[in-house]
Amino acid sequence: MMKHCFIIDSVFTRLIISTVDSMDTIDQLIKYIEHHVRLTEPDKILVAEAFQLDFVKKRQQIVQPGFTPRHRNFVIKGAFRAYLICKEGQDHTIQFAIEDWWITDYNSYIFQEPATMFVLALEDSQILKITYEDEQRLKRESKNLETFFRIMAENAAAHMQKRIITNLTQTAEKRHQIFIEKYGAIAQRVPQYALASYLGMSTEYLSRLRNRRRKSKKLN
Amino acid sequence: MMKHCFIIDSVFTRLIISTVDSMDTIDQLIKYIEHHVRLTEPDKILVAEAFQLDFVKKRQQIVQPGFTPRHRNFVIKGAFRAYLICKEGQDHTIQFAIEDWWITDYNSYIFQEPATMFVLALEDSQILKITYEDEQRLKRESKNLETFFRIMAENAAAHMQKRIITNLTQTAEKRHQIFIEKYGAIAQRVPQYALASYLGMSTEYLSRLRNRRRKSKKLN
DNA sequence: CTAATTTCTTGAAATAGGTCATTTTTAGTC
DNA sequence: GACTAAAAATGACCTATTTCAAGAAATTAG
Repeated sequence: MMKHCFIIDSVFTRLIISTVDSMDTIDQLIKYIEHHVRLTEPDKILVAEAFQLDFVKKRQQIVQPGFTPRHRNFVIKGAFRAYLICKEGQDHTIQFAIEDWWITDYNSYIFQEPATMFVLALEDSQILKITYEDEQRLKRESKNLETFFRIMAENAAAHMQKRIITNLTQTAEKRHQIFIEKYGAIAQRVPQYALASYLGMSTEYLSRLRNRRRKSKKLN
Repeated sequence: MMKHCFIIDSVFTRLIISTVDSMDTIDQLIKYIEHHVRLTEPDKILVAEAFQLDFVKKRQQIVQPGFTPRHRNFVIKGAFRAYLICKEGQDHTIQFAIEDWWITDYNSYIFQEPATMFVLALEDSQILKITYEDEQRLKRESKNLETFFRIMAENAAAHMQKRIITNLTQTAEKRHQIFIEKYGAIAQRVPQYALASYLGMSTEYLSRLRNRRRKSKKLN
């Protein structure tokens, strides 16, 4: 049922998207920015000129360990996953991003250092990307945009703090439940092993949790 | 050896601090800000007028659950701990702050909502505090200060992301080791149960880890 | 449409780390 | 400096979650 609705919605979105051009995607971004700060006409021109539309095929990487991430990316359409692979070979998901979210290797981008993560498209996607230098210029030339990026950073920090608290205070089962409640739409779209590693548990254990859930739901 | 150096340093700092007045503490803050952005004379006046010096006795709380945190606090001298107590009664440390760090209940302050955490002085301390409204005014009236707070938020986000990664990828023992290496000075100053809860482990387990360490060091 | 690869599930055995109860140590306080 | 309260250490037992192994299901590629 849920799944069905999702598919319809997804196809619908795709139909809309396929008819738009680069200008409309900028409108999507500007609308997003204006949700947070007021923009003057010159501000909007700055934005329109600095961001570039890019099409990313499923499985394509836009950030790789060792290379300094040159862009901050705004997802117009599609889904991404930022993850790292630790010495022991395990894969840890640091962030997901779908429509209207930003993604990159945050630390490496901010400090312009070589990335430690991969950022990978989980679906055929479209992003609006801005280079580090252009972002600096935007902030320099527009107070409103400086404010906008301040708010983005605050939101990111707030979000991560919540995640730290959840990880610190909740059991694996509760963490999963909370994620589903808050980001059900994302849970539907990403592979389960990626979700497990985001939530800090093994794939097998998440599988078991889902099963338990299914069974207890059937009983009700 | 390390410990000895630390004590000397601490006494030294205390001697300096005890002779300073409110103006000098503002200088400490301005010096800190100028480490990140350039300030004009009017900027400095804005800062000097917006921040207020406050003395906080050990064990005194500056943020309590249920009350919206009115201030962002810069630690001039002393140490603080932000923590929350979950339903099951366990206490979880979210953040420590010593000299030249900021502390408050971040999420609640940013969104001006009732706090969920306590912020408690671990030592007799001095802070420079600014109200939410004054902070907004500073950012409105000075581009440099808007930039400064953007950088603070970025740093906070970067720091928390690193913590998420460590929690996700490392064992309890490794997390402890990494903390000691990076924040040895803090580890010396805070109670062990607070450190354990910051690192996401039980007091007893941290105690065992420290013992294991001590023993393996003796052998070398 | 089929083969190949990837993802997901399930079971059994192992373990990192937690809990509870008690003792020892440390730090405040009169 | 003795008295009290808080923090840290220690031992015994326990459990949430991991790991390993192997099969089933689902995607992807040809």
